[in-house]
Amino acid sequence: MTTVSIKEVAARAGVSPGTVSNVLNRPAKVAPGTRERVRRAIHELGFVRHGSASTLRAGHSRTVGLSVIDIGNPFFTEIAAGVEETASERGYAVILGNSAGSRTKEERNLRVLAEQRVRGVLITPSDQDLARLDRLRERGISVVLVDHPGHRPDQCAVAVDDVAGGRAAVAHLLAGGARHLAYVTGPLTIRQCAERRQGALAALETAGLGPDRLKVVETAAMTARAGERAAGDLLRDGLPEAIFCANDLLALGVLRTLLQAGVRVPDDVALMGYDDIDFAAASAVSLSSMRQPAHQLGRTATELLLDECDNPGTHAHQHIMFQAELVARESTR
Amino acid sequence: MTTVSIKEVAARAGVSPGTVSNVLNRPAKVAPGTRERVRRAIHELGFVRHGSASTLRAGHSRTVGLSVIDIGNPFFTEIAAGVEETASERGYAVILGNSAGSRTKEERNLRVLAEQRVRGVLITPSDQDLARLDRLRERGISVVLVDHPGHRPDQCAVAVDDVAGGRAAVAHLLAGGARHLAYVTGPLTIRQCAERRQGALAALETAGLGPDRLKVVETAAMTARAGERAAGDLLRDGLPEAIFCANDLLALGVLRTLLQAGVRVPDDVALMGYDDIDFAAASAVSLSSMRQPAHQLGRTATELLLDECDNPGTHAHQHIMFQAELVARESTR
DNA sequence: CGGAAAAGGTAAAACGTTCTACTGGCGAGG
DNA sequence: CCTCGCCAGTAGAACGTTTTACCTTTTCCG
Repeated sequence: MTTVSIKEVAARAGVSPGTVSNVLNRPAKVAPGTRERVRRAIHELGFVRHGSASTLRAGHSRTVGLSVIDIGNPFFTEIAAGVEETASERGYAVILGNSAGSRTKEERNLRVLAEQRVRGVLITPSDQDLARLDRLRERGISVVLVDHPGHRPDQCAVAVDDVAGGRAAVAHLLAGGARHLAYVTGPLTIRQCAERRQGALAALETAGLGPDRLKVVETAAMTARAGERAAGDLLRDGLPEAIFCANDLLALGVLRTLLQAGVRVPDDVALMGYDDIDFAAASAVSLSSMRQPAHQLGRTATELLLDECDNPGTHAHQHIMFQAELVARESTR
Repeated sequence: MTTVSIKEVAARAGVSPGTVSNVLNRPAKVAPGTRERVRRAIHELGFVRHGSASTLRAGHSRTVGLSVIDIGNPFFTEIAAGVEETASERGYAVILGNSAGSRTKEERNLRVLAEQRVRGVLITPSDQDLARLDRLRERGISVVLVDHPGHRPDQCAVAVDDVAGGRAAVAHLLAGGARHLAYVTGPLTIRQCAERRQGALAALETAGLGPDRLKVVETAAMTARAGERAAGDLLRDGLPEAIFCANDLLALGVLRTLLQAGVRVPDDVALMGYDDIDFAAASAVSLSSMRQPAHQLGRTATELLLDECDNPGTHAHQHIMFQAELVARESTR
């Protein structure tokens, strides 16, 4: 329980605390002999730098915040893994916040992050109101939007083109011969859901078909359970020839319910998901999906954030847009 | 970028900084009128307490560390969700570390946690060498083991009975009529893998069968891909009547490979997984599994940790052991 | 009514770093 | 030989809180 401070290291090495600090932060500034002596003292005493003291004095920490909508969704988990990996390589710690789609939880998380004086925040915003992010930036906390297109030139953003993704998915279903489709989606207030729908409609239009060909089934959550309920509705009201789901969890729920009802996939109904989580390939009927580069999303976002923190002068804000990739499997064969 | 401190709040409310601190930390100690005045000043100025300064002076932070073996595995993700939820409710931040099974990464993570002076650490240890955890505890950082049985009376631990789980799983397969079994597992140096095997052997013995009835196939990782390879080996060397997998990811990989090879599950081979992740029920043939209370594991561990931190005097260390629950689905019907 | 204790508050010293300004010493250029 | 500038290192203030010791009123109670 005895905590050893920089002073004791200094005493042991026969130097001043300032020199120890220099060894820690700017080793080049101190003569090789002294440097080694200090390093040895650090090692012998088991000294570990007090991060809070450092943060307090230096004015910035070596932590970043990560706020995701749903840590239970493998898509976000993979983003988180990419973030953790990149941050860890650079000696940064990651503080995790799960907003669970709730605005109040997101606000509480951001507050905690502000208290911790994180260097920056990576956030997949739970809604379109980004004003409170400005409050963070006023405090000198950099913000990078993840899975959200940049809407302003003064901040970085990393996203995947959801309109193009939706278009590609529905074009694929149309190419399979379907003419009446359903779109099973989470709340259309969620940008991703709305834009994928927009892309879907665009694909219909390109094929000379009207928007009435796409029946939209909106669910409260983007989970397998919600997908099951949506499929129940479709079974009751009449099945389309193809179903496009806004993510794989919904699609897996839909698939399970259809199969239990004796519907054959893809013979009776073709089915597509979105995200291409690992489990899409392993499901009852392997699921066609739109692959998003989740890990790379997390990695790129973190690199942008740390670049912004480390080179505040030269950093150029960027909006990076990845493209989703169609992965055709049994469910649309 | 102007950061407002407790002093400015004090000036605005016409009190001393000490009183503001009291409002923040022991509101009962200050008269209602003053309290309200201070609260208003805090709100008007948008004051946010500087966590590092607080930590430095108070000697302890409001953060806990979480180190998991594989954040990509839904079992651990669900633990993490339970931890995050509980910590967040109590105003604690969670610093996430992913050891990815690598000892050096785990060590690096623990070092970062020590620097951050986290209040405590929740860890699913990546191996049996727990000595470095003692080094944390010497520094006054409480440690709670997650998914690991407590081996010492001076620390808390939360786990699920893996021997009993392995026994139940194999007993179920034996009840289905199988007499020659395989156990597809990750490295047997991993405690969970070894204990489930031990339970499996116990079930065989109870049934009057020898250990030669259980062919052990050891893989390098506990992923779906490793499961695919293991299934390939089994196909080459001759299939057993039932396969027990050390986790669901392995089982999903095995399942995919078997089905592709034209093997019928459960008719030709019965299959069981472990963990009962959400996707087990949605797979090609819905997967029988042993359900572990992952969310509750995370929640309970966090509660124990925070209790230990908040009541160092009265806290009694506990070893809590949950039981896994058999969930029978199509793959063992 | 006197004295003790409680209530409400303040001033100032920490906590462990980093950073700024400064000090010697030494080699090089004029 | 003097001075300039650099190198290696030092002393001490500062960062924003919490906490301790202390002070002044007010309240309580015999």
